[in-house]
This record gives sequence, structure tokens and C-alpha cells, in this order.
Amino acid sequence: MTQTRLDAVKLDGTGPIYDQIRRAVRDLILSGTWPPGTSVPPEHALMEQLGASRMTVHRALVQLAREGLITRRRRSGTIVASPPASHAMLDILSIPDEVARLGQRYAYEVLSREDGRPSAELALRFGLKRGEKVVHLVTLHRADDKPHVLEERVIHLVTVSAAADEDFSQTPPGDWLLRNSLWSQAEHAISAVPAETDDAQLLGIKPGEPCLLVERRTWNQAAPVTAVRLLYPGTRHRFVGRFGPYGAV
Amino acid sequence: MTQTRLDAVKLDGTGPIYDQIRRAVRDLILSGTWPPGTSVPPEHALMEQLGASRMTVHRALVQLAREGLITRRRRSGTIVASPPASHAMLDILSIPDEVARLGQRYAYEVLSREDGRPSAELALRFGLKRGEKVVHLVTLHRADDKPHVLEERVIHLVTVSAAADEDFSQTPPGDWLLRNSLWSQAEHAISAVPAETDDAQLLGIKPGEPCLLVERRTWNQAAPVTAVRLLYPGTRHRFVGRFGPYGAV
DNA sequence: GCTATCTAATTGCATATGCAAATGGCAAGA
DNA sequence: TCTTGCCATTTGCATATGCAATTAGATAGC
Repeated sequence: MTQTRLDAVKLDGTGPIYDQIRRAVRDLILSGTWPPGTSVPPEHALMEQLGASRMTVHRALVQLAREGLITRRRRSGTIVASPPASHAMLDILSIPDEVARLGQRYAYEVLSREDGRPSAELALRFGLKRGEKVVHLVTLHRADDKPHVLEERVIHLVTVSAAADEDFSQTPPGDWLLRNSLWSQAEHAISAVPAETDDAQLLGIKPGEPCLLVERRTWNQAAPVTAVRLLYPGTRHRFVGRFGPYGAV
Repeated sequence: MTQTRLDAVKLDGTGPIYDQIRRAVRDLILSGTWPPGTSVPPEHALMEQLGASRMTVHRALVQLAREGLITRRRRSGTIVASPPASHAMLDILSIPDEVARLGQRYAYEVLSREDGRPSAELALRFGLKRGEKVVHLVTLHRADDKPHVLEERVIHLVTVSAAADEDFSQTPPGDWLLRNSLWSQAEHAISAVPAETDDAQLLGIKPGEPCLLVERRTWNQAAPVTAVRLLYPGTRHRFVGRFGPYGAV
């Protein structure tokens, strides 16, 4: 359990007090200053430190709890929650988990790796600037030995410098990043494309067969972290989501 | 502005009072008793009717407002919100809106319609029981005159009986349903499939070209409402979503 | 050592109170 | 008629207070 520095909580004076508190704590969590497992100061302490009433502090923390950033228990106190490993809707971030959920055996291999500045073609494909140093990886994931998804990824070394010293032989890059990087925003797009000849061969399908292409880019406070293209054989794969009229269920 | 019957709000005695109030109001909204636009009684009135303090009523309503079920304005009061026409992530429910967002001109035509009990093939495709009476529609949506998406839909008459008397010449079935039916749950799946010969011709592409297939089924309290298959030419279409580590942004 | 009991820390909930902010609608005035 | 200003209604926010529920950790008893 990490020690918490109380004076790290700073209000900015704009908007309602409860919301200032909420944002202050949220920012400490999202910035990584208070990593998952950190205990958040009790309402009492925050109340004194900030000069607000307990109910006001309470309101901020209750809201953060509903947003899933913290978990609270009587007497035990409040701790920073771990981000959910997989995401609602269509975004399952861990491919090993995804395969396990299908009840199949997972395996993967790194097909290629290049470090350094991107080639013109690579920069174009992932929208990189030529100067940015990246790790470029191609990985094939298998389920019960059959090709499951082909992953092509760049990792920005300026944001995730540790990636230079990791060989990804034990942990696939997506899972490694989940544990070794922070992200605050992601964007992804899904489309259907025909398989290129090379990719088709790797996936064990015919060229031109439909594939689901998931492209995802991830940032931490405007700094790029990673970008990935996941190519799924379309006839074998589908994304399922469940929701209600006012939001995800 | 619909008149609101105050005594419709009934607490069930289980759990915190603020949550009883929240659920009571929520249920009145989701059941359609208070349709969108209805004005919710002011905090004062609820406070007296329920014998709770204003702050407790307030807490319930504030939470419903954050969930998007109601909108509140000082002095004007609180009204039931309209369900968002389009949905976060990948689910844009209104195809006219989707096309308008691309800055293109929208048009559509109903290619076929059959009412009654489904054929064996249709029942299989949509997972229907043979006895269920449905409307079966095939609709082609165009953007700037080019085929945009091919829609095949069944509407369950037992749940949406008004569909029998609607010819869908003015409003496409998806939009008509948004206004003329209630739903509480939906499930959708996205996959990539090759275009069948017939579908390819309608969409103006070659047979076997990749398409994005969105299959969505919708229920209201366990009763099926509608099921739809949307076939998008894959190379022209993509779904985009944006989110953060703890949920949609 | 093990168990039952107690204590106190911490969050959860509800109430009462007061003031602030926004604004629909009325009234007065031009 | 049109505009301006005022008032009453309604929600928004913050505080103070008190008690309930949970439970980690200490203590006492065996």
C-alpha cells in the first residue's frame, strides 16, 4: 500500500468545490501519482486539509467511486482502483484474455521487430512523424494453434522508453503496455478489408477474403503512446456488445 | 408538456431512500408512463409527497440527470429527456443522421415488404419462432445517390402492433421505431463478410467484396421488438469510437 | 495459541438550514 | 407595442449535525 502525500491534493478554484476536489483526485490518479492500490486520505483528512465540509468531500469521492476510479469500504477506507482490464462494448484489450474467453489455448510469436525511426511507408500507415523513434512489431496470435489475429504495432519510445529493453518474448506487446504504460485517451476504428497476399498467408486464408480491421491509437495527455492494427479473419470473428437506450448495460 | 401525476411515484422500501426515489422515477420513465418531455414534479412536491427531505430528493434527481434520463434547469424545472438519438461508441441508430454527418444527401427506398409469419429461412436467419407475426422489410439507404447500406429488418407485431399500419414511405423503419416503440435492451455484433451476389448488385460492388455486417436485436423487457442486419460496403465505411481507460469519453 | 469480544476508524445516509444562481413571467413605464 | 426591471419559483451548492453500518485491529479470556 503506497503512502499518500496529503498535500498533493490541490484545488483550482474554478467551479463547485465538490467538483474541484473530484477533479484534483482524478488527476492524481490519471497522472499516475497515485497508482492503483494507493490509499486515498480519509474524508476527515481531506476535509481539514482543504477546509471543506465532510459532506462536500464525501460527494466528490462518492462520484469518483461511481465512475470506477476508486473503491471505498467502511473502516478500510478508500483506495485507487485498477483500470478494468477489458473494456465494455467492442474493446477487449488483452488478446490472451479474449482467446481464453473463447475456451481456446493461447499462443503467440513475434514475427518481426525493428527499432528506430520509421520508414516512409510505416510513417504513412500509422500517421507518424519521420523523426519519432518507435519500436515496430509484427505479432501473430494463435488460438488452439490456428491463427487468430495478426497484430502490427508501433510503440513510441519517447513516451514508453522501457519498451526498448523489452523483448516481448514472455508477454505480448499489448499486455505488456497495459502494465508498463499509462494512457488517458484512445481512439479506435473498425472496418472490413480484403486480406493482402502476405497477411492472408500468415492468417491461413485466401487473399481477398474479408477481414475485420481494428485500428487503435492511444495517447497519454496528448503524447502518443502506441498505435496498432489488428487484422481478424472476418468469418471467424465478431464483436458483440450489449447496451440500453441510455448507455452501456 | 404532459401533465404529471404526482402519486405515481411509489417507493418500495428497500435500500437507501435516495435510491428508492431514483429507481421509482427511472421506472416511470423507462416504462413510458412519463414519456420524453413530461415535466417531473419539483423537488418541493416530491419532498412533501414522499416525506423525505429536499436534499434526499435532490440527490436522486441529480443522479438521474447525470445518467441522462432527465434534464434540469433552474426555475424551468425538470423534464424527462429524450433518449439520445445516436449512441456512443459504434452504434449510430439513425441512418439519415449518419449520412448527414458525412455531409451527404440522404435517400432511401423500401425494396420489399412482407407481413405475417416468417418463412423457414427467415426464421433461421433472425432466430425467430415460426408462430411469431412479423413485418419483414428490405431497405436500401443511399448517400449522394450511391448505395450506403442495405438493411434487412423484422419487426415483431406483438410488441409493435402499429407497424402493421405504417408503410415506411416517409420515414425509414429504424427511425420510425425510435419514435414509435420502447426498448430497454439491445445486443449487436459486428463482423466482416463477403458480399453475396444479390446484395453486391444492390450495393454496387463485386460479389465477394468485404462488407461490414452489423446485426442488432432489440428487446423491451424480454419481449423482442426488432432485429436488423445492416450491410455496409467495407471499404467505404468504418466505425470510430473514442474512450478513456475508465469508460467512454 | 486460539477464539470471542470490544473499540474505534471510516464510510453511508438522512435531515435541516441558508444562501446563490438562473430565469419565466408579470408589471411598470416609455 | 415594446422594453426594462422586478419577483417568485426552482434548482445548485455548501455546511453542520447525528446516527447507522461495517470491519480492522486490539484486547481479553480460555
